[in-house]
Amino acid sequence: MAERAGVSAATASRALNGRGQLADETRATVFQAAADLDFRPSPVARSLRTRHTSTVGLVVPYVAHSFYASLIKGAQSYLHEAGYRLILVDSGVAPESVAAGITTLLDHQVDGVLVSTTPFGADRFNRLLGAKPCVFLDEVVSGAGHGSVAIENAKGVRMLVDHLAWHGHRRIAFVGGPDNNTAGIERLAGYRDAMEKNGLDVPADLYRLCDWSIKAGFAAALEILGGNSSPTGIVTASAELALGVLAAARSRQLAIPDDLALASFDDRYFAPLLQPSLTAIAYDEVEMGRRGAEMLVGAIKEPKAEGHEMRMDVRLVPRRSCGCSRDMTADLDEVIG
Amino acid sequence: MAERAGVSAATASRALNGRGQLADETRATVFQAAADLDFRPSPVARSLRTRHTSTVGLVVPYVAHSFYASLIKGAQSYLHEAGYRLILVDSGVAPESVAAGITTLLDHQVDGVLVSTTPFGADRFNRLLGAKPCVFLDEVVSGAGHGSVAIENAKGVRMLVDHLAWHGHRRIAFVGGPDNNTAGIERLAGYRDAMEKNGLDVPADLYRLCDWSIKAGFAAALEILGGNSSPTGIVTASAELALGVLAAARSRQLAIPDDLALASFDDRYFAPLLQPSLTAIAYDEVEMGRRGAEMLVGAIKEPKAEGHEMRMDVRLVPRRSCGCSRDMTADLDEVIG
DNA sequence: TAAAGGCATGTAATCGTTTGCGCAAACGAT
DNA sequence: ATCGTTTGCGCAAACGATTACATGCCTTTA
Repeated sequence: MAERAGVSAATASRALNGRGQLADETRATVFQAAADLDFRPSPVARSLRTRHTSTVGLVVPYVAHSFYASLIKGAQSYLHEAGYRLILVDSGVAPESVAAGITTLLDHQVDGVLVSTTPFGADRFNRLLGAKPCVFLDEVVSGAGHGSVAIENAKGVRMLVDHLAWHGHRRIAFVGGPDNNTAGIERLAGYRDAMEKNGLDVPADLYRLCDWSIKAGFAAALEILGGNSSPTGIVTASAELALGVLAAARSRQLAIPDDLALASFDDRYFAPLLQPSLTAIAYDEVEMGRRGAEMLVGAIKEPKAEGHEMRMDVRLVPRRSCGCSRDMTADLDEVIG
Repeated sequence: MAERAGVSAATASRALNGRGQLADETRATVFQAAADLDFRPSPVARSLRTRHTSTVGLVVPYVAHSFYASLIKGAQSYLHEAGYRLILVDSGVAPESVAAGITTLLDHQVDGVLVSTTPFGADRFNRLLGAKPCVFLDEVVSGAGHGSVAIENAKGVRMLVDHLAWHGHRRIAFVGGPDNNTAGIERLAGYRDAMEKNGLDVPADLYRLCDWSIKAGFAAALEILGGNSSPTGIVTASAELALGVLAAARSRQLAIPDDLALASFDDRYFAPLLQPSLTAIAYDEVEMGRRGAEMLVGAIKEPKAEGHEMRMDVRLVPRRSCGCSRDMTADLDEVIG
């Protein structure tokens, strides 16, 4: 302890934390001594006493996926600035392992939790969390009283559909994600909504839902293309699904965009380099993680406030897969910025 | 506390931890009570007493990059199984922030540290770390006495060069990363080595080193292509650099592989879907993270042992950018597995 | 001058575990 | 019956901070 310095025990604590009233001189002495000894208070002792840890947990279903990686980056970045540490849990999507992950975090006395996969409902979350602050990322769980940061999912898909419709397409297919999560549900809803608003029919073989993988997107696209709805355009609910569609089009010798126009949610850095470059919905994943962390820290400091539901805006990046005529140098310029 | 149960104070501790000698009956009583009360020992109190936390820190320069994200996944996965928590620090590459990140982790009494960016040498690391176990990921720091898990960098580049040479190329260019890190240095060395073994000259305008971005790769490729070495093949030290080269080739209307063969380090999931599909060096990033974590936990449990330097093997995935003739369905099969 | 109040600091309890030490009972051997 | 030796468990001291309370000094005020 730094008490060899001036003379004190708990006074050091007051000085270092600026709590209570201290003589300026004493404070200075303590600071000096702390510096001399390179004294660093033990966070774990402090946590034991104060019952908070300046640590938050983040639960993601799959760390290595670029979307979650970006979320993590944003969250970590804000948390670092705000003086919090980030404990990461990679839980998969199984309810039990998500629950276990949250429990572990709670045991470790995190001050709050960021959750980006919700395999069960508000009631179980609340039972798990007790009064611990929580913010959902990319999910919204109604009735839980917690905040959330999600994407303008429906709007994004509407923009895609509208864009293809603007290009003159009337049979616009959709490959969506599973409907057991917010993004999947809302993106499908956006599709239905946009089709209706454009006065277009949605026969059953014009769309498919599948899991978020390239492979599943491929299979779904084959089914749609093999049906008798013969779409001229196709919208996908994620970049992976778009790659699956791309592969399917190639395997069936369909030229994009001439035989089939393609437009997709999620803008990845390689999108301008695909052939053709991929028209996509962009949004700021990193900022999204940051906002979530910000909201969580707010909830930690102001536990009473009801969390609110924030949405990240989306923007259409028209490239060539939708049929827009675009100079190749425009694609390249994006990449070499 | 669970002492309302049977009767005990510290006995509960012994029972729960299987330490000391306890009557079977007492042990059972304690377990029963613990279960009844859903008792969970406080990790922070435990840590305060035992001076270890079952927590390790991971320092990466850029969380959102797919490579580091995969490393994180692997590490987290092993650590979870082994009963450790992962605290993530996204430090960038600035020496001071890396040092600060490590210091924070140490303050938090992590039991060990995984470090994947090394902007300073062994001496400073050792000063920072004291006796704390540490394993380097994707870097090897000689003379630090710590273990490391890196990629067979030189071998990978040699395979790429050899492959292009096998295709008949003699003027094989190289776009490398910066030489202030292990991967950058070793990949360049691999290039020189392979060129020499193939009896090929390496004039100064046949290669460029630049940072790891697409943009830099683009610029470097333009310089090389604008020089008078007129390469017919080009090897890049990373996937991003390859994308830069791809963009450069397009902007100069060079057909790949006919005008310029391309082969690259790093195999990304979209590589088979590029046009042409990208010949690449693959290795298991996730496994790499896992091995690193494994090695670290070993070092935590056996602090005396000298860490050793492990290498992840690499494998060449020939596709079309190098000039291999390959059916398109082979590319698709990879993707839809 | 004495009472009162404010200021600066020290004392000690506390957070929830682990663990060295010691005591008591049970056991075994002579 | 006596004397070790186990065996089982409680006591209390840590671990390193924070903080309610007490204390003593100094100033102010009547």
